[in-house]
Amino acid sequence: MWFVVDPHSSVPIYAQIKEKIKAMILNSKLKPGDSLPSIRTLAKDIGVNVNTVARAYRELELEGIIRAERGERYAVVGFEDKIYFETKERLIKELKSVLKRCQDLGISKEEVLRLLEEVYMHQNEGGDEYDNSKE
Amino acid sequence: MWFVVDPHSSVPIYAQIKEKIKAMILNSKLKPGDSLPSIRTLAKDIGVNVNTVARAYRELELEGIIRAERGERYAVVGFEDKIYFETKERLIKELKSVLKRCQDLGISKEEVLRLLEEVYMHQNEGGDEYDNSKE
Amino acid sequence: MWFVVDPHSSVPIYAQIKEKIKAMILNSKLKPGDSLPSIRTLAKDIGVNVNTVARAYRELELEGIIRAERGERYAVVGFEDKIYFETKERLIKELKSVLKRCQDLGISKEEVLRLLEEVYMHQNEGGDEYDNSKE
Amino acid sequence: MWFVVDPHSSVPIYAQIKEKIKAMILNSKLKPGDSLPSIRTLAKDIGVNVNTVARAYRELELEGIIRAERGERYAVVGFEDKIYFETKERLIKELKSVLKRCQDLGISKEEVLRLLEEVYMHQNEGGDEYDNSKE
DNA sequence: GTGGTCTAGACCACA
DNA sequence: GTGGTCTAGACCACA
Repeated sequence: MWFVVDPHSSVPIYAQIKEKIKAMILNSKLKPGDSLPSIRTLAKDIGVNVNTVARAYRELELEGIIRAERGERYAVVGFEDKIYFETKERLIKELKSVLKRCQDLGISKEEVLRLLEEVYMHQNEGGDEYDNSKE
Repeated sequence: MWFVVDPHSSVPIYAQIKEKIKAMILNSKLKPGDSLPSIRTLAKDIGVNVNTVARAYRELELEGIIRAERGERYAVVGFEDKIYFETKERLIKELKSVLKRCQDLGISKEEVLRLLEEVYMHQNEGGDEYDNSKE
Repeated sequence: MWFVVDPHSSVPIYAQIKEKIKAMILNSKLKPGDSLPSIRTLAKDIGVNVNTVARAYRELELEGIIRAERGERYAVVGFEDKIYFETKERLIKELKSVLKRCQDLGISKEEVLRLLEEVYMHQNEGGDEYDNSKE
Repeated sequence: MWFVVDPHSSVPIYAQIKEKIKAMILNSKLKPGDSLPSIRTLAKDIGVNVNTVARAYRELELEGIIRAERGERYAVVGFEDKIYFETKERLIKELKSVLKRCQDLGISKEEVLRLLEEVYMHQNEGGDEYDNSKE
């Protein structure tokens, strides 16, 4: 597949995988009915353990976003609005919290704005990296 | 003391405490030579475990920002530029990463901008809350 | 053929097929000497994978209940008492286990009784559905 | 703790643990606010791996039935009616399905009734065994 | 001490 | 081939 995961991030790998897949559904890079790479394939692809991918898929299934039949691949179901807004709300809280910490530490609004432009300039052409700002 | 900590945040409490104290030094709410509340006092004050405050103080001491004195006293040393920039750089990376995730999840630049204004409007009058967007 | 299988049940499909065929022998819907549908036919009929039917037939053959004949034909041999009692005992254990879990979860005896009546009222007229309580 | 798990059951161990804890809440053997044994303690107690208990607890937490704070024990929150009914409904479906299979296999209503009496006679005095009908 | 994440690897059920 | 479960054990963060 098609994305990168950051093992040093404080965001757990399984959570990064979940978020990436959700993002790809929003992007329409993954559409309802599409099948996902098998657990083992994805695990090898992004260089993590099978169990880690399995956990991500299992939780996405519990959230009703993907679904597996017996012995078959996982397929995208879709992204209920409710789940979507929950995910978004959680991320917005995180953003707000980080912004407050920036203000506290004396990072100026202009500096943040510059970063914002920088990130959003890349029209998600690649969009595949998770957090390429880390080593 | 003078600040609040969010036990549900994914940022560890000890790290929140460290950052808050650094911010207060930047703010000049704490100046070199000022003494800090004792570990036990602060712990009781903000409602966290003593070990948590102890860890924050220990690490701040290692960074040369505060100094242990006789009898459980800690005093502010100051905030060397080098340390300050490191701290700031780390936070900026975190911000960039969150911004990328926002873009991935389809949160518009305008929406982020709105949040940015909202946060920075409060001229840090209080500045005491860590993440008051949570219940 | 003549029965339905529930792909969402926790009972494996091949086991459902086996049990169904055994039941039909008991019912005398299938008699010794009768031939069974070919693996492919049955698979297409009930909409499952060929391997799944193959496994069911293979195991039924091992139990001496059916017999492979020339050219993909399978014929009913019969249902030896010994095998019959084993099958029955296994199911009774399963039932006991489920009943205990019902008790644990606070489902009353009356409620179970009501279900029992409901299920047994249908004199197996159809008998074709495996678990028609699912959507 | 206080219960037994059946490693040979087709019900996964983590699911058995979840169901047992739910049952104990219904029983009022566990009340809101009570703390649960630590993951490691329970794991040793019932002889399974730490990860298995961790998964059970994690899922119960996702369902809102128990909850852990940082570095603290898990505590019982309670059992929302919605979750309770879902759990019960799922079990009732399972029971219905097993009853149908019993009928199919020619187990008489009287026989089932006898089992029902037998199981429910034990007024859950012990109630601690998961499925002691298995070896 | 507590829980959380992750790995490597086994073994099973299913198609 | 596919996914599911489980284990043993490591390592980390937190109190």
